[in-house]
Order: sequence, then C-alpha cells, then structure tokens
Amino acid sequence: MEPEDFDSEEKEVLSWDINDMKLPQNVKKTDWFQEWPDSYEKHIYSSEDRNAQRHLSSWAMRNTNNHNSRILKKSCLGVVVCSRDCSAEEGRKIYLRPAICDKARQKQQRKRCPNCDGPLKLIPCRGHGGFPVTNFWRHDGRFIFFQGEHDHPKPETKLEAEARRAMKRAQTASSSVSLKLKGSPETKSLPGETQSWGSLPLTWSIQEGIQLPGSYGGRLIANTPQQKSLNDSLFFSKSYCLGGTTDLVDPASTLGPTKLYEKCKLSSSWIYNSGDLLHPVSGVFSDYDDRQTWNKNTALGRNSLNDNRCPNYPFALTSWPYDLSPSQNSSEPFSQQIPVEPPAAESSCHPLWPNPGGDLYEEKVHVDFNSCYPSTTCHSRQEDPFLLTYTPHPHHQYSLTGKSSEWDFNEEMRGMGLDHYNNEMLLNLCPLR
DNA sequence: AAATGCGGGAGCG
DNA sequence: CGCTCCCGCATTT
Repeated sequence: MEPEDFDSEEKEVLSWDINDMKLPQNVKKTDWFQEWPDSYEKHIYSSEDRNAQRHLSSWAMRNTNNHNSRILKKSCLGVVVCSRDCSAEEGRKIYLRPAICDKARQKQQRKRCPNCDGPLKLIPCRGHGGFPVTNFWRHDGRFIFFQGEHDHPKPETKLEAEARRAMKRAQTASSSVSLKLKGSPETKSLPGETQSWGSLPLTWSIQEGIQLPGSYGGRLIANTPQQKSLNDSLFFSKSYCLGGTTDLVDPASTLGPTKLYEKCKLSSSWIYNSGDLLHPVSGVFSDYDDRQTWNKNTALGRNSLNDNRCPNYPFALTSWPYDLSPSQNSSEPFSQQIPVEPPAAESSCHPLWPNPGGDLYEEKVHVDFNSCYPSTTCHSRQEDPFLLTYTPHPHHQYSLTGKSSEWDFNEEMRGMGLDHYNNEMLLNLCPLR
C-alpha cells in the first residue's frame, strides 16, 4: 500500500511520533507485541497488552533517564559473549543476556563462559549510529506507543536467561549431590552461573535453540490482523509464530537512533499497520499516560498469570521453524566481530520444567490456539537469538553480520515438521533426560 | 537477587 | 538549553 492510499485519519495513525503532544486515538487496529523490534519501528499496542504494559523486550534493555516522565526511554545493553569466541557443539556461539541491573551485570562479567570457561565480555549495542539502540514507551489513552530500533544479534530472552539460571541452580544442586557421591570438584566452579550449566551439553541446545513459552519469543510474532485482536493470545501467537509479521529492514536502521527517530518524525511514510507491518521501524512505546488504565486492566485479570496450563514446551520449539526469514539483510557492518546474538536462553529447559520460575509469561501462553494461525509466513527477520544459535547441523553456522541475526539453518528447518523439531528439541534440551 | 522505574546531576555540543 | 548517560534509590518481581 502506498502512503497516498491512506486517508487523513489513517495518515495520522501512521505518522505519529512518540514526542507528539497528541498521539492518535482513533487507532482501529493495534499491533501485536513485538519482542524483537529491530530496525526502526513504531507500534501501537493496546493498553491492555501485558507485554506492552511491562515495556518488555527480548533485547536486554535498561531504563534511561530522559527527564520526561511521560515517555519511558530504555537503551539496549547489547549481548554478553565469550571473549574467546568459543563455539559450543555444532558451532553454536555463546550469547548471553546482559543483566539489566548494573551491579548484576558487573557480577555477570566476572563469570566464566559456560562453554569454555573463558572470560565473558559484554558487547555493547551500537545499533543507533554507534550508540545503544533506544526504545521509547508512552501510554496514551487506550494505547501504548512504541518507537525504537536495534541492530545486533539478539541475546537470550529474559525468560531464557531465567531458565538458564534455574537450570544452573538445579545443576549445581545435582552436581553437589554427585560430587558428594563421587567426590569430584565441581562445586568450585561457581564463579559464574554459567559453569554449571556449561558442563551440560544439553544446556546449550536449550539455551540457544529454544524459546520459552513465556519468553515471548517474540520473534515469532504474528502480525496478521486477526492476531492483533487477541491480546490474550499474544504470547501464544508469538511463540508459535502464528502471525508472522514481516520484519523488513529499514534503511533507516543504519542511522543512529536519534537520526532515525527524527527521520521518522519527518516522514510519515512508514506504513505500519498493526498487523501488517509494511515498514517496520524500531519502536518507542508511548503508553505512559495511561499506565493507570492498564494497571486497572491488569488488575482485572485479563490474563491470569496463575494459569499455568500453557504448554511450555511447544513454544520453544515453534520459534524455529518459523524463523525462516533470512535476515534482514543488514548490510551494516557489525562493529563487533562477534555476533551478538541473543543471549543464550536459559529457558531452554523450560519445556521440560514445570514452569520454572512460574512467571514465564504465563498467561498468554495457554492461550487459545484456535485464535492463532500458524502461518508459514511468519517471521520476522529477527529471530530469536537462541534460535539462531541452535544449529542442527554443523555447517549451519549463521553469519552474524550486521544486525541480521538470522541463521541459515532456519531455512533448512523450514519445511520440516514442527513436531519433528519439537520433539528433537525437547530431547536435546532436556538435560535431565 | 534482579528487574524496573524515577529522578538528580554531570558532561557535551 | 537540550540531550545523553551515569548513578543511587525505591519498589516490584
């Protein structure tokens, strides 16, 4: 669709900027939550969207003070990699999620690579003209507006990271037991949480390859119109890549965040339709104003978190198959030689675990499958880092150039039955098997 | 323990 | 002056 095809009202909805005094309130369709907003994107979410309410992102984003209480600004922390650039089984690289808390992050960097025990290092995000990618959120009326962009490999999602930690703990516990039995010195390795799980081959698979249900493995986001309306199904759709937006790479992404942002402001050319993203750009959310509103909504229990019936496992798997889209061809040279992918997912184990942590985006997951449409189209360029990491075949290494974090193996996976992967994944993921 | 959000304050153009 | 980033604090998860 061409911009010209929109009437003035539609243009208003498409041309807003997070900094506008007034944001469009005549939004007919809200967007499905995007876990991995990349390139320059703008989205309008329902104020009832839990993910949006929480200003979530699979990218490791930290709050940044912009001295504007109405607009929440968050900047990307990048990704934690092995300084030795080691490869795990089948060439998988280590991409850990940077801790959001400064203190925790410093602590994290003192830990060792779970795979080779080498030192870890944080690769800062330079997606915005050399500076960290920024996301903006603003609550306004019944909507939550998002604006932002990214350009590097994805780190593991929050859920994955949590899962990994949980797994590590479990491992530690079990190794302690075994140590006592065997008298082996594993416990000493606790410098980094990674160690414990690092010893588990399976872990890697999990971390990298799997997405947790909860982790709004966003990569799978579905953008079909139908999906949008299903707030409660959001997670599900994401996980399963039901909708599948097409994340396109916007040239603007090469610009710095600020410039992009400005560029966007100036041009109302993006076409962003909630479900159908014609022109993805990174986003900023603006729902701040209505925070209370959502809180109320949330309080109403739209999505009860207690609902644990969602199948954790399935989600994880789903992501892959759907991540087909070859990257967003980002031609941008990644400043780091290291592919910043999403941090390994700890969550990988989730599938098997009875809802570790219990808070994995719970709610939505259980969601109605009916409402989801497994579409083959899904996929957004950015896939989950994990997904990427998971390399069924050694030769499937993905090249992380620029922002694109897509791996070739995705292509291969395409066409393969999901079930097949799921099963395999599960097996691989499950350290306890 | 971490994640999140807020806001003071410093540095820079 | 506007913007960004760093840092500490408080609250939530």
